[in-house]
Amino acid sequence: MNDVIDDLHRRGLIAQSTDEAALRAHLAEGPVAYYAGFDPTAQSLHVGHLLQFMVLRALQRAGHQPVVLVGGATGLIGDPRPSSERQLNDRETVAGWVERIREQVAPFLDVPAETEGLRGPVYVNNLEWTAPVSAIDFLRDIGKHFRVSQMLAKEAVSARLNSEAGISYTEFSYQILQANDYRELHRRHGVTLQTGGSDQWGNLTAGIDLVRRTEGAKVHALSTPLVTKSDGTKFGKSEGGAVWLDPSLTSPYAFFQFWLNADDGDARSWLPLYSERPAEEVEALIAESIERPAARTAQRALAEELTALVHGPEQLRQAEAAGRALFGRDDLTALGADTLAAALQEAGSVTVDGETPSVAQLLQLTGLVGSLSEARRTVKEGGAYLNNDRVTDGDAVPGDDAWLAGGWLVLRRGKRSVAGVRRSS
RNA sequence: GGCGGGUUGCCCGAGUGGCCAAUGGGAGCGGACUGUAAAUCCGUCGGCUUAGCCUACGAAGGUUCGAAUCCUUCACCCGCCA
Repeated sequence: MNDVIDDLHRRGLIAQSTDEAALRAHLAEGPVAYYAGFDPTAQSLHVGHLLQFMVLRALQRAGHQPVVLVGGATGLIGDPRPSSERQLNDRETVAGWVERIREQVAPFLDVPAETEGLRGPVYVNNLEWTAPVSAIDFLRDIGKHFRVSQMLAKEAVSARLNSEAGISYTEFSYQILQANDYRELHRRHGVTLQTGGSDQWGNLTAGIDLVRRTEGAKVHALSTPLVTKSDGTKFGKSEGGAVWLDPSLTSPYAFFQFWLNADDGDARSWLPLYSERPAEEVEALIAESIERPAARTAQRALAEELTALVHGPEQLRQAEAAGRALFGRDDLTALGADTLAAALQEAGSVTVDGETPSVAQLLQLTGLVGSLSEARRTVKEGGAYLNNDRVTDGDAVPGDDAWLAGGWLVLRRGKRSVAGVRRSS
């Protein structure tokens, strides 16, 4: 049987690990309960979280027991970001996000009833055991086990202490909450492994220390590397900002395009991380990508595999078809109404009735630009296209002959932002 | 608690009474070149009913014909001292 740790290494999913030989032996002994936490700091998870699921899935496939924690409590505090203090979100908001994120996690780990040998996830919310703790209990029963010197030494804290932003006592305490989660899950579910991003290493080890000190048990942690881009910018952003997993925030089409547009080098380095194909296949795809970069096999493989994983095979099919239709740059009048409708609905569209707005207004309505000023600017820069023809006058109104099959206009900004306008009636 | 420094557009950072919607860099966006890459070059980069107007330089007041720039109070951050 293949060793999970070997596989994780091969894929480059391990940045840091506690005593690896011990962890390997532990995993070999039998099913291990392991967990990863997701804090509700937004209404949806985003592509940055995807890597955590790749690790959780790998361990699950090896027969271990996943425990997924949604941080209803820690989300109310916020872990220290390197740059600045977080704005606290109110309780109802966070509670709502907990629900949404909990649902979002399901497709990654839930196992169909007929699947043999795999364990479905246990879902927990740390608010359950954190909320009832009084300040006195917290300080006496939990706080006593933490040394301030060690807490200060954590990178997340020291970076902030040395920054202009400083750090509040609230965020300083975050590591204690997360450490306590590990202890609770160890007690409640026998969890002995926590996984997380490399930026969480300090929090992971805080938990290990607490469990050892109070439970006398040796537990483990694994961290994933930071996913980087060759141009040095942050991974996971696209034109519109973060790439969300929620289809109402980032359409499956946009999600697919995000991966398809990756830099060659990036796509090759990301493929092993995200692909669950056998090692040989991944290598073959990378070789192909080096040989014929224009074919973008690595980008395509990432886009296909991840869109299917996050949004399902049907959404993948539609996202692909939409891309083909819209980027064909062929005569759009040749497209049938069905193809056009499907493609534009994927890309995003608006419906207008009554008097047709000007091109500039349509650009704004579709969200292709943020304001009318920006629309005018875009036209001036030569970056606005109606049905693949460059627009020269933003105030012009599309004539009757502009409408394509099924009552559609295809609006494009720059090379790859496309949206549809549909005429009602 | 005392003293000093700071808070400028997405970010960094100039600007110390009118020439400031605010120098410069980065990010973003558009164009050219390509492969719906990268690099490079060029342009653009608050909003609007766009030769004009409105809103903006931590918040609120004030001085002035006129304030990002001066004064007062408040909030927050940083440093030194206690």
